[in-house]
Amino acid sequence: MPETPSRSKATRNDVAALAGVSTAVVSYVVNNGPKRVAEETAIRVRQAIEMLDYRPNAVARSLKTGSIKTLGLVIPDGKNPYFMAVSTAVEAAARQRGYVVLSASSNLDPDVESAHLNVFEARGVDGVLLSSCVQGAALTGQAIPGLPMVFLDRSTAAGINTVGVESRAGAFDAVQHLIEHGRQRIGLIIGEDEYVTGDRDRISGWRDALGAAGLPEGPVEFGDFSLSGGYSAGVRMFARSDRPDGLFVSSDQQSIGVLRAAWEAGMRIPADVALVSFDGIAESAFTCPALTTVQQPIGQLAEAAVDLVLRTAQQSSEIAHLRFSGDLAVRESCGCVN
Amino acid sequence: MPETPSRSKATRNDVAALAGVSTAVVSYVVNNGPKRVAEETAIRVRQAIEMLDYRPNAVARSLKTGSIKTLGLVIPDGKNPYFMAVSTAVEAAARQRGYVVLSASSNLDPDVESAHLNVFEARGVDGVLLSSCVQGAALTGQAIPGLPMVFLDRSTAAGINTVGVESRAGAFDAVQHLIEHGRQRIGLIIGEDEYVTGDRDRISGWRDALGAAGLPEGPVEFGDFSLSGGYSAGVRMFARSDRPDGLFVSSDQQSIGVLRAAWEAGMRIPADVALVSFDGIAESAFTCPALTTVQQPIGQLAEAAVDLVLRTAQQSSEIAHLRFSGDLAVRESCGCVN
DNA sequence: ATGAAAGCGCTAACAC
DNA sequence: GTGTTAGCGCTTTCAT
Repeated sequence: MPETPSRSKATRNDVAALAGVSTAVVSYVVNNGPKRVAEETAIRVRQAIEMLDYRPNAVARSLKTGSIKTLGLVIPDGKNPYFMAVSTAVEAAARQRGYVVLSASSNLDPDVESAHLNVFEARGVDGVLLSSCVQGAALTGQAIPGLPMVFLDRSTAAGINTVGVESRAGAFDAVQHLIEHGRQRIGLIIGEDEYVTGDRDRISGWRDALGAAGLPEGPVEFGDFSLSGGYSAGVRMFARSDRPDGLFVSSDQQSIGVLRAAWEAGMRIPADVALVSFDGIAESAFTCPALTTVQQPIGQLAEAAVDLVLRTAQQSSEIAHLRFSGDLAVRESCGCVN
Repeated sequence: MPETPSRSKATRNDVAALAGVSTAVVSYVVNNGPKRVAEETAIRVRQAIEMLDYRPNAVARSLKTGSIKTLGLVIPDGKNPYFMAVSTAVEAAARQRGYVVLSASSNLDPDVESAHLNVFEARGVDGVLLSSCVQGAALTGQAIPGLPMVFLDRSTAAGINTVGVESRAGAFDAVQHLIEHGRQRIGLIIGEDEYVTGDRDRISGWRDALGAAGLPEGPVEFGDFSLSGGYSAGVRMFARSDRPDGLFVSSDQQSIGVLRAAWEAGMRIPADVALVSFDGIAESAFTCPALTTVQQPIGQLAEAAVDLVLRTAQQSSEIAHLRFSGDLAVRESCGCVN
């Protein structure tokens, strides 16, 4: 009959004592090395571990080894399904490599973002994945010396690791698809900051596709990357006198809001205005109509990002800019299906 | 002109040396105690900290103090906006109290769930919040001796801390609202048993409201708590010969799928069938029609849960079962607005 | 094959 | 007011 496990946590000392060996030996069997242990002894140790319900303390271990097998992740908006998907994918990739992830949302506040980064650093994370809410020069300012870091979903920037999608190409394809449907006045709904600052790839894609087809630029409305941001931009867009017959929206989350705005305005999608968006979140397949959208390869992005931080953590020399391309998932909002 | 900060991380020893004081004093100024330090000395120390860009190592600290100011959270489905909202709220509540949260999704796999729990335990988290994917007796099995833990969104269970919503009351109100709209055949779309215990209560609420009004139980279809789960349940529901004229759906995420199924079936909501659901996720206000739903007080839940684990971590005696009530957010899917 | 012991970076008595 | 020092739980070199 097993003893009642002691109330307080057993330490490696207790195990050593019970098994009648030194603490070093316990270490060897727990870690399967670096020294070999006689099978007999190992068995005694394992029994002691079992009896005491001993669980190694990873924190203490990390103090010695320097790695706590933890990655930090900060996303700009914990309520956007796209970033949830990123989180999930990053967690999975990390888990597969024996890491766990500490994650946090900055809610679009740069100060919160850097506070998170500092907390992670203090916790001794092995590296950080950052989908920042700041841009351009400020971005580099978020870096913490000595902390391996990769930026998610940002344009190439000097001196820092980045992984992201080929936004320009994706946007180009999306708009081209609209053009193939014969749409002539193709508008744009996009995040304000994206327009104003750095990452203008989605805009270039839209503009270039139009240019390539000899079409003029349609109306543009801004709204943040949220349901309500898309909704209000949509309301404004559909109230315009130069209402478009095609629309490229910079994210699915916004598109859901746009769909709602269209519904309220009595605008039929895709009959009156065909719509294509970006991201490929799960909900894009369940809207009415379902969204034709540029599907981001989130799994690939996450794996690449995790591999990259981990590599950086080992030999911090390399700086990489990884880009993956998204495919257009053709559904109903573009007019392909009725 | 400031020195170039050293490449390798500065430790408390370096600071002490630079400031010409002992490590204890550095500790005192960093932690603002427990001893007082002469203002002059403190200034020297702070300058040294600044110069060396010294950042205290929270891990080493926790080895001494026993607390690493970290909470663990495991949710069953990282892709459900409801759980994302829970995550976000828990993070916020924890942050406010000086804690960060390590979070993970079990993706409905009990083994993954307990693996996460073990990893958290080994990381020395101060407590865990668990929205489990297992039920009943198995639930208690997930507990780790000595690890403060509170279950989220679970029915009262013996011996364990829980915080959740008044599901039965919420469901009752929802169904009653449908009845007030004159609906007579009120169906139910709900999760398969294994997912959420809240189910039981949601079912009772539906049944009781019907009973109270002297109405018979309408058709029931099962689907998991996802977009596609709701979608397929909806497809089946609308294909039935005893199609309902009112529908209570156990979560907003499912409702979005149901809306899609209705749309495909040419069923008008609320004209043909009025719908009320549960959760109050952000997207429920942007569907077409917008969802009338029982709004969960997620912020309250999160705060209560965090407070409860923290309290448990201090004196592990108390066992509490906290329940909060949700309010019906009346929108369009019930027929109140046209 | 095993053990002794020196820390990892930090805290907090306990001296002075 | 400040310094010394003994660990927290673990890993690992260097003996034996």
